[in-house]
Amino acid sequence: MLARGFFARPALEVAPGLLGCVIEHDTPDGLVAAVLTEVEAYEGAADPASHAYRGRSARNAVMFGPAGHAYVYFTYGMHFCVNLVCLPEGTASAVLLRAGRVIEGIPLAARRRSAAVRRPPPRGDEPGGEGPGGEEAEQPRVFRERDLASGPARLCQALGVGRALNGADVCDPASPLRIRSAVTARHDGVSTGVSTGPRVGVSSAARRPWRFWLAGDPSVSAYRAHVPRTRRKVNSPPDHEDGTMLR
DNA sequence: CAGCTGATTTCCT
DNA sequence: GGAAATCAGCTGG
Repeated sequence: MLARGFFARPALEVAPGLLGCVIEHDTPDGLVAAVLTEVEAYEGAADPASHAYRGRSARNAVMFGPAGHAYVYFTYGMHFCVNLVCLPEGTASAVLLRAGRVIEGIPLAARRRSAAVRRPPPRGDEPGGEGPGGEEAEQPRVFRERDLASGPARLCQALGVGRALNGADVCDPASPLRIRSAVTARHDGVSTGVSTGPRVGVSSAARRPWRFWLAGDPSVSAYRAHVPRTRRKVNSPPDHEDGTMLR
């Protein structure tokens, strides 16, 4: 386990130290564990790209709490992403977990990813939860191993992380969501070191090289510069009296 | 393979 | 009202 002191430091120091560590989520369905291969550091008031840049809100409150807790947020009306909070209580800072390599519970992770592809859960607290009762035995999609958790939302899907885990203490051995240190982690030795670069999908402060990944790991997502999209106009002029707009 | 698009909540201006 | 720490499906080269 990683101690709380590990997280009670600036995110820029914590982030590279998380690479190679193992995050695991234990549920009644089973355990899924993944080696972290890609992370990004976010500060607070000094970082325009941070959710905490403009102060506290209902969503980002956990970022202002004690270190070593999970900040789970919902984005694009679709996806969950998970951060680990850094610095002591009162200071907002966190590391976004962007990708991992699943090393335990691969079949369960694949089932969750398949279910998420077919039916995203906008309001569900636990995405892809295969609860008892009413579960159709569909053929799970086949994933390349490196695609199971290659992206912040995919990682959450594979681990079964949703809103319910917001605030979970990853330093508590009794927590369903916890993190093992790189020392005790089985490391398959794919990578040769740590690389850094700009954060993905970030428009402000885009030049800060606050993204860290294990060099050469296939689960690391390719860098994409942020491109703001102008929303397409939804309606077209009613060309007939019968305006059957479906929304 | 690059590029575009829909889905759709949360927060901010 | 618009953009966002995204992803998957589809199109065209």
